[in-house]
Amino acid sequence: MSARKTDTEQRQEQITQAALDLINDKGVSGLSIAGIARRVGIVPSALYRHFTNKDAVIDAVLDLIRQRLLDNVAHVRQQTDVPLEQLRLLLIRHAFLLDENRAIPSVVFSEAVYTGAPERKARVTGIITDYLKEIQAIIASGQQDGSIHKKIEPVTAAVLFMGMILPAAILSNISEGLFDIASHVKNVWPAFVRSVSTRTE
Amino acid sequence: MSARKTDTEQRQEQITQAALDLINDKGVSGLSIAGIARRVGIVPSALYRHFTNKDAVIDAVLDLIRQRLLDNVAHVRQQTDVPLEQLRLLLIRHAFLLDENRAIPSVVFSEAVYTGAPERKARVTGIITDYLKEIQAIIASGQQDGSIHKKIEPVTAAVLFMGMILPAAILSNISEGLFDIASHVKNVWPAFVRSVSTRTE
DNA sequence: CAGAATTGTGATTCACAATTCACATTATAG
DNA sequence: CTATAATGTGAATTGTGAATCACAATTCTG
Repeated sequence: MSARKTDTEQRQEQITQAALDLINDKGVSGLSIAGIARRVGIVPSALYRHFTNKDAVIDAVLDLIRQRLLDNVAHVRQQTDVPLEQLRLLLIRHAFLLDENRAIPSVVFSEAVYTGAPERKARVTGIITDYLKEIQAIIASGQQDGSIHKKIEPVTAAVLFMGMILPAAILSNISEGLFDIASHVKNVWPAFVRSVSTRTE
Repeated sequence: MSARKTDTEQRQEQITQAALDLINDKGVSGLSIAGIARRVGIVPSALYRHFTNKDAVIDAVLDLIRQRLLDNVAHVRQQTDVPLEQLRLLLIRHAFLLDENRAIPSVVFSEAVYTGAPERKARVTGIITDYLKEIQAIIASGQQDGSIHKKIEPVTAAVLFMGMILPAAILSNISEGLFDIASHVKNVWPAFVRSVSTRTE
């Protein structure tokens, strides 16, 4: 009854992913070393071969989240050059990501952040602000090509952009899917366009 | 070294408020019976004279939150009859509330919800949907008097309304106030108006 | 004021989770 | 194939927090 040996790099990935999954299922407070180990198929103490402690695991999860968020941005940039279209695609992707991973709002929020060291808080802040910066950049480029009017500040628009999804993601998670994110996204997008676009239909 | 005796009703209020404060300071995971008791000035075991267990305390906190949210709605209704103005005032109040009480997003989010019984989740869902219903009602009345166009569904507009503040509140909390909620609210409100109002300036 | 009810206290139990450690097993270099 | 490093295991340690309980202090009632 011994797990197959696997080199640290792979195990670290498995552990990080398992931790994220576990948070999705049980929230941050349900994240235990034992729970992670069980999912990976090793014994709790074995986990310490690959991470120094629980905090290190959480840090890895944060890195994973940052990566997922920024990957979405990179992806939509590759799909089109039209800023408003980039935003629309990003909205869909972002909604999907939050819908699948309630861990993201959950982690980003509170517990893990304030329990751990103060650097933890800075780390989370960094993830969010970096992501926001990307969105701001898209908006700024829309303002340059004239498709987005300049009355609105990029920061404001970017935060509003997140606001289209965050509450929806919460509602969806909490209501056990009674609230449908996909249809909300479809409905809210035109409203967002009205509020930022120069195009008056 | 004994605390003055206080009747259960008052103690319950003190305890609930202390719990809310504690969550504001340390997040939901930092909420402990010992911590609450210390703030109230009694010994941990004494708390069980007034609440059957920790879950009951959390339920009381949830009730308090619901009350604060709905009070805001009642208040703005009293101030004006103009739907858009009601929304603007509510936005300001809501922003202030979330800014002061990071406990609200924190609690509403995850931990307490999923750790406890399944009814807990329903309770939180109830709070949010009740609050949303109030906002929807304001929006619907705006549609009736013609100030808000009917292209947008009340639910969508209501969720977007929350979206104006929620991410801002998070940013403010996380960034240690570097992100200023008040100015965000000022900037985002015109955008919201553009997206829902019939008035074309 | 006496006695009952209420509220407060400290010690204690219980469960649970993080971490460590000595030892076992497996992989891998030479 | 064997020595050595890397990985896995189970038991033990430690810490923490919720909850209980017998007893003490206090309020309140008549």
